[in-house]
Amino acid sequence: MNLPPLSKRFVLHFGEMGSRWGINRTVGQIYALLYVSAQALNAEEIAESLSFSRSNVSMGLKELQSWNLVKLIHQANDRRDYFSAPEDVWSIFRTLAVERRKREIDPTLSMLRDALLEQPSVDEDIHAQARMKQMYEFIELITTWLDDVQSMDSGTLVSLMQMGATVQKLVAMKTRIKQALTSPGTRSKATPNAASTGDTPAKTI
Amino acid sequence: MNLPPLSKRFVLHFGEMGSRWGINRTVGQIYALLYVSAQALNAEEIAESLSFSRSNVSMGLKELQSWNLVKLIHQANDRRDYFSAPEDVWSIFRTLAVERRKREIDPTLSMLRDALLEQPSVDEDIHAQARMKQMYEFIELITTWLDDVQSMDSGTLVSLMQMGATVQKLVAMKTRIKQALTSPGTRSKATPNAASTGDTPAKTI
DNA sequence: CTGATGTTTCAGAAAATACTGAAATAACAG
DNA sequence: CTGTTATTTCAGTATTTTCTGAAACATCAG
Repeated sequence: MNLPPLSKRFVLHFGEMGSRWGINRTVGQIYALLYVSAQALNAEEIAESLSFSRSNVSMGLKELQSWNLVKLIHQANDRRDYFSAPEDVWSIFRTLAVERRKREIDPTLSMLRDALLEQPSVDEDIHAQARMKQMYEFIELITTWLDDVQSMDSGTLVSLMQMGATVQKLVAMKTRIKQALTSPGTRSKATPNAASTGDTPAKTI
Repeated sequence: MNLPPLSKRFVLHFGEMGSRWGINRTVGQIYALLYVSAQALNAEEIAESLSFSRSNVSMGLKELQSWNLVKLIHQANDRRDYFSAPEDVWSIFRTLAVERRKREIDPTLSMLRDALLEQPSVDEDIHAQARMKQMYEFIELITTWLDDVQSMDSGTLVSLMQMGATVQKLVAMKTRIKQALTSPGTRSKATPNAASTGDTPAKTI
């Protein structure tokens, strides 16, 4: 592996972490290399840089393509395939979110949906089904929210995240204003749930 | 595996999905079983229900304990260990978030931090370091936000999520109000970034 | 202490996954 | 069509991970 020190460290780390992230060493290293590279690379160059066999790189790239994590680029007067990772970390993150959801969440969601349509026969299954319902509703809430958030542009998202827990206060403020407007004469007393918006009652799951 | 149909389906699904989630079949099935069970179970019962060897169950439980995903319970007049999964899906999710972060994010963050302190020697590494900086700042933003959000109670979180993209409008509204208050005479014209809060300038990464 | 019961460790078998080199396939230039 | 270059597939090998049974360890009652 003939990479300069920083690049090398980065690439090796991604290879190591691969197992925790559910990808293999090859795929992790290839992606890391493409991520830090200034230019797009072809399979030969990748194999050379990482000391992997050409075929292993081919499979790794295929895997990355199936995740939509790399762009395939063609240079003029060169019929080799060149690959690169998107510049924008946000777009990488979005892709990752979409793909992971497709593979790791959706199958579970549909399994749960099916199970919830069944009529449980024994007591054990009655309880099990109730537990599945809790899980289903939770995942549904999260994914719906994710869909919502995915539709925002990165700048907006950054601002919202930087606000962090502060949004909460804002929501509470809106509630107070709304109350003040609907019942002008009365002073707002204790607010039971500060985050309740009024139009979307906080149904605690 | 002598489980009633629904429970069985759920348990088998978690076993299958295990590989995608980075856990093994045994651990997945054990957790699923504990999750749907009405009562806490001991290792013997788990091994029996899932047809795993007693030692395999022992290791699986140890793994789940290291993830803080199961509670260890002792019954009166019984010195066997009983295990159960927390009732509340939100608390499960929080635990999962904390633990995954510890294992999957923090090591990368610290590797990046180290790499950013180095002085790159070659051109390639200058570019690589710039890319690492982008990644570092992105991850830092996400994790800081996560910390913030983790501190809210579940009810608040549900409300916020149900609002979804609506929060955005609220933030925009706050901006307009603020502008109106600080410069009373002027009408607000085109707002470049609707989500900008004023007090936390939207620094697009 | 002794025996009964419960839990963990660990070496090796079994299974799954990753990786390679060789062969097949594809795409193109002349 | 033929030769050259790029890419993929695939069967077999190597490596890693999972899983088991046996043994070691722990805890407690009598």
